[in-house]
Amino acid sequence: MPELPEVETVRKGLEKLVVGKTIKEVTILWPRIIESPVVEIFESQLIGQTIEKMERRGKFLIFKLTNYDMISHLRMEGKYETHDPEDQRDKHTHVIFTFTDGSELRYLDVRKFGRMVLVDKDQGTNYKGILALGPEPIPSQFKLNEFRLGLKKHHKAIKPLLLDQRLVTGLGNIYVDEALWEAKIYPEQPADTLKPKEVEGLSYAIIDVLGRAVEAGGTTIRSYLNALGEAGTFQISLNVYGQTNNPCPRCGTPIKKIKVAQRGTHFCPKCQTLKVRN
DNA sequence: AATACTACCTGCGTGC
DNA sequence: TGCACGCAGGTAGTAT
Repeated sequence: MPELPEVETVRKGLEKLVVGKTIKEVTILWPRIIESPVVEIFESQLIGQTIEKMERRGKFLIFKLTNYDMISHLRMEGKYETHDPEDQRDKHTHVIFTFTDGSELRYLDVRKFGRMVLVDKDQGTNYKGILALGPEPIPSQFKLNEFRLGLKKHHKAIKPLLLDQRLVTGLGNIYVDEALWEAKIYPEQPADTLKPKEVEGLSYAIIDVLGRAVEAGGTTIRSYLNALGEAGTFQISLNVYGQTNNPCPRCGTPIKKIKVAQRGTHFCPKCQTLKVRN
């Protein structure tokens, strides 16, 4: 479910709900969720740790603990919920953190793709998955010139390149389609064939779309995102994602859906056309 | 080195 | 109703 705006919404929710709480017990019901260290050590090291702060880098959540960083990636369907111990346990609950105040934080994940990693204090940013990330999609970090140079190094389609998180982090299948629509770029346009004006427009669109989605608390479709409670509202602002056959908000042409790098891809066949260059 | 493909999982909608 | 199949907000590992 989550791309950057949804993960940021979850981070804010956790900040309100679990910062200051101390872990008394950890129960792991699906061990593969824990990438490292081995589950027994993961559990024992967490006992007695207080959650001091909630951070985020790209789509990774970082729980800043007394003596460790706990990194959590929700992948497709991971989510966190707070509960009382007597609440009925959903079948997709895989990890339970019990706090000293008696409350619980539960990690649920229908497809079990999510992962957690425990590393030494303040070493979250040195975790390999986080080291590989490009800049956050904000003007102070996402620099046009570096983006242009990065795009020039690849001839592959722009959409899968943006999904791979190395040139900029945070986009997923929804927001990449939205950003490409906003920038009027065809999803299979080779990255190294974009003109400077297009690169600039794309850079702006990425920052704009993700920023607006963060403000909206993310997008809620099929799986009710719940940053510990509420759904996001960005779904009402989607221009192409999930809008197959609906009119393009700019020109009225029916939105088309194709497959690009095995992902469903929505675009306007009139506003976004392949430009033959080189 | 860059790119393409597959594995990891479950549930839901569709069509026969 | 049952069943096969494709699809779903993502990466990480492997092959070419």
